[in-house]
Amino acid sequence: MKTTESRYHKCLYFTSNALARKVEKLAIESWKSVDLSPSHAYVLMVVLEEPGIQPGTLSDEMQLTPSTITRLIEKLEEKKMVIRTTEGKITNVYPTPKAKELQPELKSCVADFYQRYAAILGQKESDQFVRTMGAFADRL
Amino acid sequence: MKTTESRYHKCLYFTSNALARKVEKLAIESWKSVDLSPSHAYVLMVVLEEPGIQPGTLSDEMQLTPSTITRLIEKLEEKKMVIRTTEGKITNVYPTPKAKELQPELKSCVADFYQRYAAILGQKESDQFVRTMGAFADRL
DNA sequence: AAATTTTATTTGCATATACAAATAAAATTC
DNA sequence: GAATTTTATTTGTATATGCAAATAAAATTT
Repeated sequence: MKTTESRYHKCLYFTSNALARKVEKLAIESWKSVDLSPSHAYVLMVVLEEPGIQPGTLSDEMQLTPSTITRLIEKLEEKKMVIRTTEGKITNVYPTPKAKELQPELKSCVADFYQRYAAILGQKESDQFVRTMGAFADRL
Repeated sequence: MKTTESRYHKCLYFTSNALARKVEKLAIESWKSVDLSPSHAYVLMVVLEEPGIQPGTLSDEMQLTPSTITRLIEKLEEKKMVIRTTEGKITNVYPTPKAKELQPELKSCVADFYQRYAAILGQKESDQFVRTMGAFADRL
C-alpha cells in the first residue's frame, strides 16, 4: 500500500504553504467583486481606517516588507483608490473619495470571506484555529 | 489606546500568509547548507524516495500546479540533481548520483528545520498544530 | 554647525507561483 | 481505423513578494 499522498503532510513548511495557497484562492473569490487582490484590499482597508497612515506603519502592521507595501500602494494609486503625499522623508497615504465609497463593499467582502471559510471549517473551530495560528506565527 | 497592531490578526487570510512567510524564512535557513530553496529540496527528497516519479504525481502530492513542478524540476536539472526521461507523453524524473550523495545532508536539513521550530513552539504543541493545520487545509 | 548615523521610502533585481494556452501523446468513441 | 476527447507536460505571461542598494531626510554626535 502506498502512502505517498501524506509523505510530507506532517511538515510545517509544507502544511503552512499549502494552507496559505488554499486560503489565497478562497480569498481571491471573495474579493473578486471589488477587482482587488486580497493584499490590495487589506492595505486599502487599513488606509480607510487610518487615513494618512505611513507605509512603514503599514509594513509593521501587515508584516510585509516596506518594498512590498510600496508596490501595493502604487497599484492602489493607479486605481485611484489612494493618494500619497510626501513631506520630507515621511509619506502619508490617504483614501480617495472613490475608496470611501467602496468601503461598505469591502466590508461585505470581508464578511463573505469569513462566511466561506466558516461554512467549511466551522465558525468556532475556525475562530479558534485562526487565534492559535496567529499565536504561533507571533512566536516565530 | 491604539490597537492597530492586531487589527487584522483575526483574519484567516492575514494569519495564514503571515505564518507561511515566517515559516519560509526559517526553512530557508535550514536548507541553506545544501544551496536549495525549501521547495526545491522537497521536490528532490520526493524524487529520491520515489525515483522515476512523474511530474503529475509530484504536483498532486505537493499540491503545487504542474507548471510550478516543471519549473522546480528544471532548476534541479540545471543543478544536476535530477534527470528527466520522456517517453511519449509521460516523463520520469530520476535522482542523479550527486543527489543520492546529498540525501543524508537533506535529511539533516529536515531535522534541523524541525528542531528549529520545535525549539520555539514546543515539540508536542507544534506537532499537534501541524496536524490540525493539515486537517484544515485538506478541508478547504 | 559639520559630520555621522539613523530612519523612511523607493527602486532594481531575483524568485516562486499560478493560470491559460500550446503541444503532443494516449485513450475512447464512432 | 479515423475522429474526438482526455491526459501529461511544457511554455508564455503575469503577479506577489523579498533582499539589497539607492535616496533622501531627520536626528544625533562631536
